[in-house]
Amino acid sequence: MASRGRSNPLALAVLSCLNQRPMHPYEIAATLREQGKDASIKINYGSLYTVVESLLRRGLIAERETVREGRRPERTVYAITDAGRHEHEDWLGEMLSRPAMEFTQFEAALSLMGGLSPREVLALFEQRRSLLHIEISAGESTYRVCLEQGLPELFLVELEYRIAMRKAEMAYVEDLARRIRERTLDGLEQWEAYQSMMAAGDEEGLVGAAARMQAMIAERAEQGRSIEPDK
Amino acid sequence: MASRGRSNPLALAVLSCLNQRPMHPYEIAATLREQGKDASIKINYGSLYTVVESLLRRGLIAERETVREGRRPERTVYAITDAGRHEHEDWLGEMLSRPAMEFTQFEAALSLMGGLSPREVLALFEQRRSLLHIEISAGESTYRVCLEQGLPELFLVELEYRIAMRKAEMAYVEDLARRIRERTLDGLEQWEAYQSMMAAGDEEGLVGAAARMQAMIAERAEQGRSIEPDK
DNA sequence: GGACTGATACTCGGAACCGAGTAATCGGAA
DNA sequence: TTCCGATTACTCGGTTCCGAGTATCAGTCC
Repeated sequence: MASRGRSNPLALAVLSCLNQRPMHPYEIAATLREQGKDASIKINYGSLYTVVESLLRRGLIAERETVREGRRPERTVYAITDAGRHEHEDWLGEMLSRPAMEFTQFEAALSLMGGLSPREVLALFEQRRSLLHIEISAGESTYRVCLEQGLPELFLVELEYRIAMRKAEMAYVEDLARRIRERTLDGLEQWEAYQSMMAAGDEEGLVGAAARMQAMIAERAEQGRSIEPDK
Repeated sequence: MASRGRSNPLALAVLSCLNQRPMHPYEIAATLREQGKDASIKINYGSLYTVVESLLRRGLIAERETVREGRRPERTVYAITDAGRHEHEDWLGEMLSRPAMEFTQFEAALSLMGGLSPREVLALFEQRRSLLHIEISAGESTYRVCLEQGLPELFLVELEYRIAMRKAEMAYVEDLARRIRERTLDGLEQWEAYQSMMAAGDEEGLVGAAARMQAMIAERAEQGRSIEPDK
């Protein structure tokens, strides 16, 4: 079966490393960690070796040499091939230029939010707000310290981006919380009614309410479908 | 081995569905799609059945009945258990309140951006900007149409969130592109120097440059490590 | 009435993921 | 000297993911 190919960004990171010089897998991992890339790319030994295996099968890297020092496990050094260099450029280009369809935990949670009561949700948002604040502060402090130590901004773009996204998330959460608190969020009554039926164990009402909501949402889906971004 | 438990949000969506009424797997998938949840949660038949299997093993759902109509494949109807209701509430609460450590494609790409030349990157950002613009417009248009058709805002929060995040991403990309174009991004010279060595095939220079950069970044990693958010 | 289309309801096997486990070496302190 | 913990360098086997494939049935168009 056709391999999933460009699924795991760790494979791109491996290509990127080998584009600098030949290395053995463990060294790749160490280098990536050294450069702090592990904050942006999930590095896991299990995955690393499967990914290297897969790059090898696809002819994007090749075995350079296999060394054995003493009785330690042998290290296989890999080098990037021409095909690999091409794939690296092409894949990285795609990742930079095309917004990918990604499924974040929080978006999923928002879409299922109706399963809790507005009061609970409000409290949870308050927690999130505070945790986001901590993360943003920590990020900004790291950023400042790095600059002071003379690290060029260029090497901090991922961090800048992450901070920017967290700030945007925080702004959204604050706004949504405000709308719930001030009762200006349209649909809040239905939500509360549904929740109290839930609490009362009113099965009849529940099924009815669920059906009504579903009917409303179905129409939305209809609309959304046509405009959804490509795979 | 302990199962990964709360990894796949599809499992939460299944619990959420069964919290409304008992259903069989295919019906769950159909319901979720009907409600447009598939825009926020990856629904895949293969995964659906493994996820149901896993919920069953963990005692969060139970078989209600197994029906066979005619000679069609039999449908197993599942119902949520008390443990399942508890897990649903707890898990959803966690997802709403705690920002998860997520690895996005674009953040990974930014951290590897140095592998392409500034000029290329600028062109790629231009493409991204345009694609983001299209997505944002499409999203906003869906949003407006849904509201006009009387769908309460409440059911559109995931969409609002997604649009907000895309807008923030766009703002970041525009800013970064501007800094490269106006040559105010610190480190740009090093980047260009590295790229021209690359193009000239200057192995000596490359290794040296890579080593120097690595040394700089290593310090950053040191800083960052201590402040990184929890697992 | 038969052929086709689209929905229903899964099944299957291979790929990918994951992180604990292993086993050797090295540097330093007691 | 010897013991300890850290580092090096993977290996292993279970879990999860995935999407093409299969088989049935309900309409519907000619």
